[in-house]
Amino acid sequence: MTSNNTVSNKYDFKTIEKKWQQFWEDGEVYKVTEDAAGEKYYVLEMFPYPSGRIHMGHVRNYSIGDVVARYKRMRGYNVLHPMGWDAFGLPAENAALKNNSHPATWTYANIDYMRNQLRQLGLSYDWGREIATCNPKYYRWEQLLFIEMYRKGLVYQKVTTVNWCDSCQTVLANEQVIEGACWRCDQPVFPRKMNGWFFKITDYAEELLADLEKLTGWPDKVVTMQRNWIGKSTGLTCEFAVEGSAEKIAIFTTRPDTIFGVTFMSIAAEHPLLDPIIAGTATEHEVRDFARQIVIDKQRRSLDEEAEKVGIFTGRYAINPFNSERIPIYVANFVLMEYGTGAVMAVPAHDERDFEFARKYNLPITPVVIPEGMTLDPATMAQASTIPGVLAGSGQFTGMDSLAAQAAIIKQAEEKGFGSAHVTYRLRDWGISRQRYWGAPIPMVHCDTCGVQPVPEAELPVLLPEDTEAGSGCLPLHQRPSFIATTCPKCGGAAKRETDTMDTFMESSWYFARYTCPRNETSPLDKAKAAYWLPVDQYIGGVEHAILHLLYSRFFTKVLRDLGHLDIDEPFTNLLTQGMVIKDGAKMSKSKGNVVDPNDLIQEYGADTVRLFSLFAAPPERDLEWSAQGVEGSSRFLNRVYRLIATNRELFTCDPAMPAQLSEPGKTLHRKTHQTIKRVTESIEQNFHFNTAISGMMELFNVLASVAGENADEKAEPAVVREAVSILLLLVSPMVPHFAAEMWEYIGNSESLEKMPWPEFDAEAAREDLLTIVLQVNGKVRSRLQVPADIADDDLARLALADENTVKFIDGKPVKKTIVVKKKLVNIVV
RNA sequence: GCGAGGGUGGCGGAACUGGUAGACGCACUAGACUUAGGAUCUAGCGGGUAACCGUGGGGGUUCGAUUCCCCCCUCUCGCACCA
Repeated sequence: MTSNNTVSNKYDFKTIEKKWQQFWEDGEVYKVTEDAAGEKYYVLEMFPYPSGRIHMGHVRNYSIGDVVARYKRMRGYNVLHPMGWDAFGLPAENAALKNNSHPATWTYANIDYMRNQLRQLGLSYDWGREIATCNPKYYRWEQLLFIEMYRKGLVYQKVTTVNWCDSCQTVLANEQVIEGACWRCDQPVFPRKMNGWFFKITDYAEELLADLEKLTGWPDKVVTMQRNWIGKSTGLTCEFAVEGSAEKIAIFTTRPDTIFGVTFMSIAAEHPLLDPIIAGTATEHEVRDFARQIVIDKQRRSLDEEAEKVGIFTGRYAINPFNSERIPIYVANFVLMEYGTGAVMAVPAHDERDFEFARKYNLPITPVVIPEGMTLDPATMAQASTIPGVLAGSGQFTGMDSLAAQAAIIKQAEEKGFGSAHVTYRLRDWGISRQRYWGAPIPMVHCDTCGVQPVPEAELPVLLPEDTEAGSGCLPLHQRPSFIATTCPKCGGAAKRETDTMDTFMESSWYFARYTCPRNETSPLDKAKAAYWLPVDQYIGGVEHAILHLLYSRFFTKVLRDLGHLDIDEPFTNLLTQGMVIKDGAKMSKSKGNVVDPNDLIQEYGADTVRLFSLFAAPPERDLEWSAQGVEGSSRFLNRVYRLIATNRELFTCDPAMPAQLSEPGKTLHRKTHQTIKRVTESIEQNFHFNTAISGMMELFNVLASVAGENADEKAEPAVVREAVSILLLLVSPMVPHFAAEMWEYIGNSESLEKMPWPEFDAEAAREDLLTIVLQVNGKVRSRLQVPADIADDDLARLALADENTVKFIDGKPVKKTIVVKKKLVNIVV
């Protein structure tokens, strides 16, 4: 390629960016295949929902990912870097209603617009692998996976109390409820009974928990959040007989050591044994009404407010199997039916909630675990005691250490047959049913004679109806008779299609795997290709997905493995959770009116400047405060580099061979160049701290300008300048790819920049031969000394003691000690 | 309440295993060039006249602490009656 540039002193980013985007696209420069040379590296950014236009959060996310991709390519890796669209979801329906169009129309138009925006950012994606999850060619495989999971017993239907968002008219997963409000529209969420489809994610609870250990490349914070979310508890389940009834009520406790301190039992208002045990008691109706009221109150209450503890005596007693003690059974509003067994043995002396309840209803408090050196008086205790101690009043276990007693008590329960060791998880099964239009239809059929049947694989995909019945593009499927009517795949009789669609978290739970073989027509995954590329080496996205998306993706990976589609246990080896982009200290939002539109910035400064600033202003994991003036600074930097190169073109036609002897400025620049390679490489390798990498490059440029620019006093040799500029361009190229490519060509390189390897660091060149040593007296900096780098400690100490300033501060006092730190300082203690 | 992560100039942020606190950038000040300059270049830029004081506050370890230990304050995020 010959340089056809005319010299211009103006950095014309518009022309430059367009030119290189075209060049990359025409040459399919970022297309990858499995057979290329080099070790594979899969870098992935969380794909966007096609909401209309990209925002600064996307710009930041994708800029970070692109630097990683470009850097790894220069390092010789065969890099997979794909992009796609998380394209199903409610906003499309809302928009379609508003514009009287169709969700598909709206979605695809958004995708086209946003794809163009991403192209303008110069992101190095293999666009040939683009996925839109609303495309039947994608969701047909998801439907197949659903059926495979169904056959494996990982899918079931049940009636449950679900989280219902009235404004979105849909069911939400627990994870989609944020402080009692819908994660999407922020409206209050209410419980409602509904039949729905569930994935048995709890079957994988133990593995999901255990494998967190393997995720050493994940932020601790995310691992901890997942661990807490799964919420494993070990303890005892134990059955309590009900006096005067054949029923037995099972409880779960993590504190079996306190079982002799049980003074009552609390059960959930929805407990299935409530009705049977109260039948025939004098207070039956009263209790039933009370329980009903608890359920109603719970529904009315938004999920984030905690109600005052209330309860009512059922009129029945349970028998503690350990000491045969008779304890009253209460219905209490704070007992959750969804967790454990829905019944709790109450030990007010050692549990805060039970204590509060016991005080309120005047129930006895019996301390049985006495912490060392303490006495617990039920009459005066102000709160429950939850620390370990020695057992008291606990029959044969009295005197035992409370931790040891836990095992001993479980053992006895097992021997006597009324209880056993038990593990409970906080994690619930994943409800995936959504009563919407714009989602992947669940591929099942309901037949009156054959029951529920999966759609035969040959008939997949179950397509979303595209017709607009009654003039609406987004009637939920259950309101579309022509969709519902079908025949039973088993008996051929009239049957009804399932009308629920799948939670959109389904699509995002396996898209990363589909990118390895996005056009595969015969199965969800091409095993060989998936095996080559997976797992994702570096995943990058917002921390808001720390639980939902990342947990579901881990679950799906294990399911795909067990279905034989994959051979890995975990999808993402390394995870980077980038911080938010904020403005004036707050998250950008329309309501606050502090939104910065990437389009405007790209128009005004160009993509490279925008990328550069978003990488420079903060390390990736921290929040980034957007600053219009800061953007100016980044723009200025690129302009300076441009001008230096444009006005010194003759330097780049020189002989690149280094002279044997360099002038002082030449040496300085040469040294700084190699020090910068080291620094930038380390900043990227260690923790992706591009902010410090960029400041390093700015320092290099400052030195460069001082020995090569128009204002340079003493000039460095052309070959040194040439080297410095070349290396600077290589180092910045992952951040500002158009700019670097243009300058690279401009200084006369015939091979395009994308093909160049990352520069090698020359330790010899980087070595300082003079060091500045700090001289301290009593730990305070008093002077500095220029010494040869290879000076001996003795000589250095001698020089330090002779230094004019140190002598002044030693002030004739006796020197007690002299500490010499190699290459750094000398501290004289007097 | 529980868990995690932060508090460094006017601002964003640097500082490797304890060793020059404030790199780099922004803002600001002065000067140069200029009809002009929100362009560009040069210089300065934590506080204090100074000795000195300075990394949220208070103790401690050390020749030496933003860094390690203890106590406290504060901010952000996550979970929140999970038995």
